[in-house]
Amino acid sequence: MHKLPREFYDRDTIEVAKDLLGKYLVHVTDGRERIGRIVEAEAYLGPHDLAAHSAKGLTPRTRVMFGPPGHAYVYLIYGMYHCMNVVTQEEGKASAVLLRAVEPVRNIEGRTQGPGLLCKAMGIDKKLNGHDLLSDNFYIADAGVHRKISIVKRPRIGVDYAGHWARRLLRFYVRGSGFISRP
DNA sequence: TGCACGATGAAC
DNA sequence: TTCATCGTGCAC
Repeated sequence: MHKLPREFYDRDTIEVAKDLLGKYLVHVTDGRERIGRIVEAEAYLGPHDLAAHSAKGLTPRTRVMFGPPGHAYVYLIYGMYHCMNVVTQEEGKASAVLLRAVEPVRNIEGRTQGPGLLCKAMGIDKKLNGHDLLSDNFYIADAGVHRKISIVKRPRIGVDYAGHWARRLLRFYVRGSGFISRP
């Protein structure tokens, strides 16, 4: 497995979202390595994207999103679940990719379909907000072997308030995967 | 200082 | 369709 380099994240957000499918999210805690294969993700295109948190501007909460690429933006939603995002493009673009579902690969307990469950199963919480994904305990890696993946595009989930942005096809998932949050 | 509301998930 | 549950952003 090779850890993805900074340059992987410093690219167009839609490209990063699609390329993250099939990659491996790795989180090491207490010597235990949890691995999940990313099968579903959504792109959030910066302050002008009304569905993106960065549309609120630079606030304490969105600070990480406005920062450099390759860092984790983790936040609490509905007071009970965490959501894991990967910051993309250069500092200031405030763009990110939300990881919505992974396929269990190693040391994963419980379900992993849906952003909240994904974080729960992989032990991800607010303490990892701002964490560098080029670190040794929390990162995304490539298996080295590239199996061809067919990608399905859909509107993003739960962003109906975002006007025309809600209709854009910015949700991507691996066709045929049995670990998608919803069809 | 108060308050409305989620990039959700599970039950009913 | 409803509810659990709380940090964030913005109004006052």
